[in-house]
Amino acid sequence: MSETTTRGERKERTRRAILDAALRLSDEKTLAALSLRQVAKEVGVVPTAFYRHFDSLDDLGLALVEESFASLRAMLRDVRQGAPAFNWIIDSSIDVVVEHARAHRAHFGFIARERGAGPPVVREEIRHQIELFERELAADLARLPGTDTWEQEDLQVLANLIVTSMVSLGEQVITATGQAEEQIVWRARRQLRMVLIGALNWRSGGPSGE
Amino acid sequence: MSETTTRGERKERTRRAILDAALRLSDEKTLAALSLRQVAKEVGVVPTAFYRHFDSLDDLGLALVEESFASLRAMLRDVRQGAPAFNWIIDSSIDVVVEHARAHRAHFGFIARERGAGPPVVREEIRHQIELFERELAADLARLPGTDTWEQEDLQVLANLIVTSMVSLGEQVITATGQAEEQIVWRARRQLRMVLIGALNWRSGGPSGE
DNA sequence: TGTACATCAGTGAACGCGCGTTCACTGATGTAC
DNA sequence: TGTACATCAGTGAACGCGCGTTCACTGATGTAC
Repeated sequence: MSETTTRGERKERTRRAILDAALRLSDEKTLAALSLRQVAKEVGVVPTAFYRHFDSLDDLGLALVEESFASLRAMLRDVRQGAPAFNWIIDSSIDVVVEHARAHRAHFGFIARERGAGPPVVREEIRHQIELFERELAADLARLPGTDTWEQEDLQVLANLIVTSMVSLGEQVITATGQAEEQIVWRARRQLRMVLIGALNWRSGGPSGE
Repeated sequence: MSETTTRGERKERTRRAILDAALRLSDEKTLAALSLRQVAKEVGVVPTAFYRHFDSLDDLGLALVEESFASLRAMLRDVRQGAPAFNWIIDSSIDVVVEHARAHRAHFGFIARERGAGPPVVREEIRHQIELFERELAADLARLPGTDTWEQEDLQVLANLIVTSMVSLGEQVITATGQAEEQIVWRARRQLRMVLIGALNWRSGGPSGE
C-alpha cells in the first residue's frame, strides 16, 4: 500500500482525519471545550503529531469554518444563476438550506454551535461569512422586478431577515427528528412567503419608512 | 457585621456570588468550557464549598437559565397587558428587547451562547423557554384585529418569525458597540414592519397557504 | 440569661487524571549525484 | 540502478499544572432546655 502513496498524500490524509475527528467530537462538546489530546486520540495519533498540521485548536477551528461554508457557498452560487423571481426564490432557498443541512449535518451543526460560543477568532469569522451571504442576497434582491425603487438600506434589511430565517431553519432541521422535519419545512415555506408578501407590499401598501 | 446576618442570609449571598461569577466568567468561555475551580476562585471560596450550593456545573447552568429568562418574562408580561394593535406591537417589542439586552447584557449573552453550545440539559431548557415565548406571542396575535380568520398554524408561523427576529436583535445589540447600535435598532424596526405588512396581507393579498 | 448540644457553610489536604507543550528520537520517503 | 544524505510525519518520555471529587475538619450560628 505504501507503494502508491506519497508522503504528501499521507500527510493530507492525516490532516483530513484530524478535521473529521474534531467535527465528530465537537458535535457534543463545542470546540472551546475540546482538548488537543482528545482529538489526537480520536484520530489514533500521538498528541504531538497534531502540531505537524495545525498551530492550535483555534487554527483548526478556522479551517473548519472555511470548510463548513465552502460547499454551502457553492450551492448558493448555483441557485443564484437561476431565474430571478420572488416566488421562485422561496422554494429554491429553502430546498438548498434543507438539503445542505441534511447532507452536511456536521458542518451546519458546527456553525450553529460555534457562531455563539466558539473561540473569539472562530466566532468572528463565522459572523463575517454570514454577513457576506446577506450582501450577496441583497444584490440578488436588487435585480428582482419590484425592488427598483427600494433604498439600499431596505434591501439589506430584507436580506438580513431572510438569512436569519434560513439560519434558524437550518438549526431546526439538524435538531429535528424525522417526523418533525416535514412540519418544519412546511412552516418555513409559509414563513418565507409571509416575509415576501410584506416585501412586495413594502412601498405600495404599508406604512412608509422612518 | 455578623450581628445582623443570619447563617441563611450568608449562604444565599455566597450562592449569588457563585451565580455572578459563573455569569462573568462564561462571558468569554461558554459554560461547557468552565471549571468548577475557576468559578470557586473567582468567588474567593475553596472549590469544595461549591457543592454546598450546587450539585454540578449543569445544575448551576439551569439556575442561570431560569434567572436569565425570569426578568425578561416579567417585562414581556407587562407589555402584553397594553393595547393590542399591530403597529403598537412593533415599537414596544423592540424597545423591550433592546432595553432588556442592554440592562441584562450578561443574561442575554448567556442565553445566546448556551442556546447552541451549552450542556445538553441547559440547551434543551433554553429551547423550551423560547418555545413558551412563541406560544404566548401566538395567543396575543390571535387577539389582534385581522387575525380572526387565521389558522392556528399561521399564527404559530408568524410568532416564530417574530421571536427569531427578536432573538437575533438581542444578539446584535449585545455584540454591537455604541454607534452601530442605533442602526441595528432602526433596521429592526423596519424589518418588523415589513414582517407585519406581510402578515396583514397574508389572507387578502398574497398566495394562499399550501 | 446560661449552658450543652446540633447544625452546617466553608476549609484544606490528598487522590489520580488529563491537559498543552518541550524535546530528542526514529525510520520511511524523497532527492542529488 | 545504486549510494549517500536530507527531509519530515509521527513517536514517546517528561514537565508542571489545573481538574473534579473524597474526606475529615473547624468554628460560628442556631436551638432546646
